[in-house]
Amino acid sequence: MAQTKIPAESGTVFSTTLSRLRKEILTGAIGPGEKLRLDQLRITYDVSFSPLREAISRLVSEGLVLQAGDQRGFQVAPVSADNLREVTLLRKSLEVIALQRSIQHGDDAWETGVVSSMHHLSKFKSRNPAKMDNIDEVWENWHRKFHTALIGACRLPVLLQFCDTLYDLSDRYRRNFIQFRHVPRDVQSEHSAIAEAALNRNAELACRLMEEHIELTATMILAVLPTELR
Amino acid sequence: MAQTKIPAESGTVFSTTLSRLRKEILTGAIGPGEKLRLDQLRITYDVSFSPLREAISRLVSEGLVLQAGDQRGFQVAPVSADNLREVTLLRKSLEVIALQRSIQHGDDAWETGVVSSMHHLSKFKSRNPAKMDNIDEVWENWHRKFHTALIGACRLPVLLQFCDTLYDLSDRYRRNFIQFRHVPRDVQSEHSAIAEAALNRNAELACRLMEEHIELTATMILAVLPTELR
DNA sequence: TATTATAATATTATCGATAATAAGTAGGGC
DNA sequence: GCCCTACTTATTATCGATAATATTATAATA
Repeated sequence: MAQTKIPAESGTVFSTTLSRLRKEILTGAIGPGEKLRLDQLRITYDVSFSPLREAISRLVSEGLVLQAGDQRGFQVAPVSADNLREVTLLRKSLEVIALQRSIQHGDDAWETGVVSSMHHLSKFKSRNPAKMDNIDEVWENWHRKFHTALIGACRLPVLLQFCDTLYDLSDRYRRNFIQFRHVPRDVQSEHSAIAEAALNRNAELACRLMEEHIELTATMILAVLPTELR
Repeated sequence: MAQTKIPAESGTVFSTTLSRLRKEILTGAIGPGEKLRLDQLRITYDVSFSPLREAISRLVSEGLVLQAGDQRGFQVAPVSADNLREVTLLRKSLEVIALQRSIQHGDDAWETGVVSSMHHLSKFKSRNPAKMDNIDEVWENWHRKFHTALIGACRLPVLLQFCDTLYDLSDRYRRNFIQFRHVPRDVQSEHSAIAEAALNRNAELACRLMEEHIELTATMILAVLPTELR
């Protein structure tokens, strides 16, 4: 009884391949513009063409991969200042809509989610003061969870999908280029300020802070983007 | 032209299957909520699993198809008033951004595209006065081209992709439910008003008219949506 | 009859192989 | 030496078959 089928975290070959590919692209393990050699990927991932192509197909509609042309395979989307500016503009526009509605509709579960992810983010910081380099998978996970939690109560699933996609697109820039940053920054206080405003149901303030937060990250990345990409 | 989605209309089995499937879903030939039986589709389309699944996978990220769950196949996304309201909200928000920038950056080619598609739309009307039922593929094509042309000069390819997706999502409602409309409406003048404002570089007016245009369509559909979907 | 267990069927997800196409290379004419 | 063409290799797109899983039908038990 109650043999409640646990959705098997393993999942299908397709979904694990999708996650793996996405992660490798976001982290830069497969670099911008790089060609995706199907046969090689098929071997290294130990999967067959079908789920591999299906995964790539998803990444194409996410914008992380481009179709080079008929019969010409795929390549990781190149990076450029223009692209980063666009993604930033869209993230600001859309996350603000989502945040505003989320603050409006958020219930207890929403508050809990915000507080919880916020807590984990700060705990991580104090625990690993030396590792406050953003390049850290645990922090990355909580950072994403935090942003997701904030807008999660907006009741607009399509919008959430868009925000998720845009997060990925901008995340790649941060993960690949933030290591070269020179200006120090207290991301932690930015986050807690946003969370506080949201929990106080101060939509206007929360949205403004969120826009600034997104914009600031982009500005810092743009400042260190290799010149040939501008 | 901002040809964001279809790689090559002739091209691969995959792309033709994708177009075909999308069209059948948009027109309602495969109805909302309907299960996609892979084996049956494979036979009727005379293709094998690989390109079929790849096509379906794209439609999943577009939001027209849902993954029912691991090993449980796919189904056409159901329709609902909430979903239509969301899609409408997002279309208004995003197309306005795109239109504003398009008006700002539009060059000669852009003007030509707007005038041309506008012309085709009106020509169609006068040619087939009896057929001014929106359910007509030729008109549908020009209608889409018109909307695409208007925002095509915004220089924000990701945004254009989103708009394209949202157009599809709302298009399905129009194609499936507009036949039951009761209030007559002069869509033609709405279109020409938008085009005129855009070509006059009156961004504010054009955007306002565009919002009203999108909203009006949604309102009319909502008015005739079967009650069980509200 | 209702309920569970078991078998039969249907459907999906994945694989390995083949066909189609592009990219690369060497040879021949100018 | 350079360009064009035929040929070889590399890579992709597609297929048909198989394995994994879900769904339905049937039987057995209480």
